[in-house]
Amino acid sequence: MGLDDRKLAVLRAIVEDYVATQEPVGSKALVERHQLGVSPATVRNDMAVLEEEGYIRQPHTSAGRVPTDRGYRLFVDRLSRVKPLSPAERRAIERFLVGAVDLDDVVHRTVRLLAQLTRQVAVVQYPSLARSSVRHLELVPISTTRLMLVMIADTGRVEQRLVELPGPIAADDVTDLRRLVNEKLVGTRLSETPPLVQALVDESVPHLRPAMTTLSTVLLETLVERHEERIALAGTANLTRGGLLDFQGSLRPILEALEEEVVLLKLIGEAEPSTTRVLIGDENEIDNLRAASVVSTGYGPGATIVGGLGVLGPTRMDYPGTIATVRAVARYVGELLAQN
Amino acid sequence: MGLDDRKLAVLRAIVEDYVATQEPVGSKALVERHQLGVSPATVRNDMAVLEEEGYIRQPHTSAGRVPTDRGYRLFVDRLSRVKPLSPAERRAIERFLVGAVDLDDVVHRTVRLLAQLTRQVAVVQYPSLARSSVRHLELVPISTTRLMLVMIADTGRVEQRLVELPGPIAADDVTDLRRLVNEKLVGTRLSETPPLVQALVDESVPHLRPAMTTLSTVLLETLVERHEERIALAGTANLTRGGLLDFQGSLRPILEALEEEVVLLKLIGEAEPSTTRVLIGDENEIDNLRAASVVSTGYGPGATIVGGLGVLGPTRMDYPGTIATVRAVARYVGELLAQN
DNA sequence: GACTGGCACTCGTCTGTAGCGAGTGCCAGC
DNA sequence: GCTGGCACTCGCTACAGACGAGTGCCAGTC
Repeated sequence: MGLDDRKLAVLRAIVEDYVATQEPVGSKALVERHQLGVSPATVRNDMAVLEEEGYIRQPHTSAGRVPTDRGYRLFVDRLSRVKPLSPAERRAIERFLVGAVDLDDVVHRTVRLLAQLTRQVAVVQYPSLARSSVRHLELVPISTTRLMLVMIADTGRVEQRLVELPGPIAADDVTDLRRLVNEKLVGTRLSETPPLVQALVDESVPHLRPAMTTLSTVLLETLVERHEERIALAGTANLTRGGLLDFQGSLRPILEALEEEVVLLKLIGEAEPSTTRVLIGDENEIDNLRAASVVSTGYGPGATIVGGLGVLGPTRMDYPGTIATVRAVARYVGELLAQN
Repeated sequence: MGLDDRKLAVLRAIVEDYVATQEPVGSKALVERHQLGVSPATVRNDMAVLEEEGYIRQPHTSAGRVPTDRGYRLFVDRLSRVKPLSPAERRAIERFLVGAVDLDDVVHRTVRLLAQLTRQVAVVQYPSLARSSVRHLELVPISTTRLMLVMIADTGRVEQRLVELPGPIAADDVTDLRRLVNEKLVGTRLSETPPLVQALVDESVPHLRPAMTTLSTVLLETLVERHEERIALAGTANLTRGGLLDFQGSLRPILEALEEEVVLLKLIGEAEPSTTRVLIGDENEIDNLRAASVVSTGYGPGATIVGGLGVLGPTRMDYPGTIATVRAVARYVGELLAQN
């Protein structure tokens, strides 16, 4: 593992040049474009060591070197500083996000902004219901046997479900139901609701019980358990940048993976507080994405995390720039949500 | 224009073979695979005429023939019968669509179903607000100066907006507001609301007027005028089928076009009642989609149309099959909405 | 008059060869 | 430990030739 400073500098230079030019980089070009202070031959020796250690490789014998996933990993961990954003980028972010009228709008703008700034595929998870608290529950009568249940979360998310009641219900009873569920559930986290919902059913007066039972089923099944998560996606056209070299020639697996909500959630939904996660190529658990890298982070008002966002691109990506942008956007979105 | 029956049969055979094999089709192969009852030489003469008329062309001199956009157009208009769906397909549609819990779910399932059945990119427009009527308006107090406006349309669409009031409002006043807007607006088409909303403001009692004014602004601006339309998309991975031959080698323009909601709406949103629209290649107004074809139709409960849906694929597409599938799916979705 | 078999021709594709050049590994020398 | 030099590798490009699918045309047949 004896990588001295110069070898690390060589690796850094290789990564930077390859990301910039998309072409395998040779020893001669390296010394010309970077002040390494040594000759190509010396660099070649260093390269041989780097290759032996698995940080770079040659696509073919007479070509220059290309970083491996492991090489990018080392680069990200030890050789790069997060680039500060340019004032222009900061301004772009602010300009893009002010004027959002509701959560849908915020998420939409964010995902497009992120795709535009990083020139990659952007993914934004709506604030997770699991991490939201109930702000209000509304029951709107649609017909005598149908209610529209509208749940408003503190994160701004609004979900609605149709509730098909077992029998007709009087307007007063709807009012009672509304009062009861709000008294019991407002302010609680959705992940903590199941026992409370059960209690609501158990404690309800007999003539409300059938309606309450149905209501609780809908609440639990569709809001707490089932596809509670939503995802926004933008920038798929960016996959076609860099010709067909990235992603080893086929966008197929990538596009397929991006169609699966489950996959996307896995990518960006497991954010730990205030960390930016970088998954490079093979580190990715999803087979279809073994040729791609993902940079993701959590966001939320203040220090709490309510959802994740990130970008996906070729392993040959500008990590420092991307990481900076992802973080900055996440921070701005957090602030926006906090104002709410 | 003297295209006799045999020439038309030749054109049909060329289209069918080319769609199936994706390779230019020659005279010899044609007579082998279709019962034309004549020799290759005769077919060649017919082909020469068809080429002169602009229905087919040769990619290069020593290759077979390929249909032109004009050829596909003739094929669609006069040479093909809409294929009846297989029982398996019918079953797939039914199975896929039952069990949808709400509109979001219906649209989501529909778009995926359509992508899967046609093996192309599917687009489904949510029921247009412009063609919806107001079923109910709900005002939920979020804080003393904030209301959540929830609009439920008869098509099942639910939209919510945050209303930032000019000053604090009492609970009773919210109740009054709610009653007033519902009295006035329930049952009206959204496209007809502007004068009614104005009347609401004009007629409201003085102490409610500021709140009503703000409310009306939100109603008009965000629900009636601005991005009232929503779109769901699926199956982009299908663009990569057929290698890079379709779409003349680059998915870029297609993917870019698919990211623009406006473009998608234009594609499928202009449906006339009960017609299936087929746009082939160059007939497309959007430059980025000149290499693609679009099959779209309207859907809605009963005879009314509330939105559009369709698919996008290479000009080399199975038109009869695609048209049949698009129609069938639209019909099923309409029935589903009618039950609501 | 319409169809057919035959034939010469075109031209894209494939294969093989040769030259070029970028890049390397190694080695002797400083 | 670094450097300059040198032989070597090998992908890329260009070019030539063989091949073959497919065509257009024409003379002959029904």
